[in-house]
Amino acid sequence: MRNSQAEEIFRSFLKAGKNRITPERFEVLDAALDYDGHFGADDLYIIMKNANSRISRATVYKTLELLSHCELLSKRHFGDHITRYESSFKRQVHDHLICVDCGRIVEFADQRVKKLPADISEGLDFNFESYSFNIFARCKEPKKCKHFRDK
Amino acid sequence: MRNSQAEEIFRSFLKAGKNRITPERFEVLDAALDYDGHFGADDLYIIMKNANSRISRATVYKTLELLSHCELLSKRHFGDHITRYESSFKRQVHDHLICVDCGRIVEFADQRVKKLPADISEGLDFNFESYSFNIFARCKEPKKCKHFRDK
DNA sequence: ATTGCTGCAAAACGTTTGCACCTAT
DNA sequence: ATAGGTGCAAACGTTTTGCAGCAAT
Repeated sequence: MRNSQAEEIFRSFLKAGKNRITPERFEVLDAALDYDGHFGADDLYIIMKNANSRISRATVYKTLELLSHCELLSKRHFGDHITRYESSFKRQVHDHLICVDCGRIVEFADQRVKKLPADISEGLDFNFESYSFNIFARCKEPKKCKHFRDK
Repeated sequence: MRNSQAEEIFRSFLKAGKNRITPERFEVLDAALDYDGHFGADDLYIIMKNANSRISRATVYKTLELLSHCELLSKRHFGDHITRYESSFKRQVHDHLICVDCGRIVEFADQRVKKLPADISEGLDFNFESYSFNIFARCKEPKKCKHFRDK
């Protein structure tokens, strides 16, 4: 599914740098926004290949990087060695709780977290840039848990 | 340098599982506690090899895993694809600010963070296990920054 | 005696890179 | 025309694994 508003943001971002506007880049944008949840670059590559795309792995990796620079996607690290992305287009800031039993990822937005990163940065004489806050926990109701995986 | 108190904790932990007590494991413990800061498994392997140890990479990786299970070390992920460890023996809980310019890691312990992970877990009907909170920022005084690397 | 641990090398994994060809500008 | 992008395969850096011999129990 295409999203013309996101495409316009990406187009402007590409023009602003010396980046070219190519069909492949928009193909990756569309696939990424279609994905519901958190995905690794390789996941998206496989999905696109299965949908008969002629895209290359290299293009997917590079384009996801571009999309996170223009803040259409955000990059996440959940403690394994995979870089994950999720759409940040029209989404509020949030953090993640990861179930250590099944890998399920629960998003939360807690007011108390909001100002902390910038406050603490200031206190240490740094200019705040970004942060990552992950909680690892076990679901109290295992039945909610066992049959679901978002890895 | 050897630390007999930490060795005793490790020894008990090993006995409690069906793990054997071997000289190699204590060699890794000693090297890890000697390291001042955050290190990757391979860093420690190289250091030990340079000190003429006969240890193998596999043993270092596996032993660090054991040491983090018995909480003598804690495992950290700073957003690159390296698993880092640091001593948690007799150290207070803390979080990290990483300078995006030079990679310097500053530790901080902020009271406001303390109860958050367990509180939020409860609120979402999970049993809290662990958390990770990293801030990425830029040093306001670049001179403090440029000449230092802790990667 | 048994079972787990070791060192080694090879494999695995996600990711990046070099390159020849192609395409947006 | 030219700088930059693409697809492919090979290389990369970190971590894991298979295995034969070894050592703790």
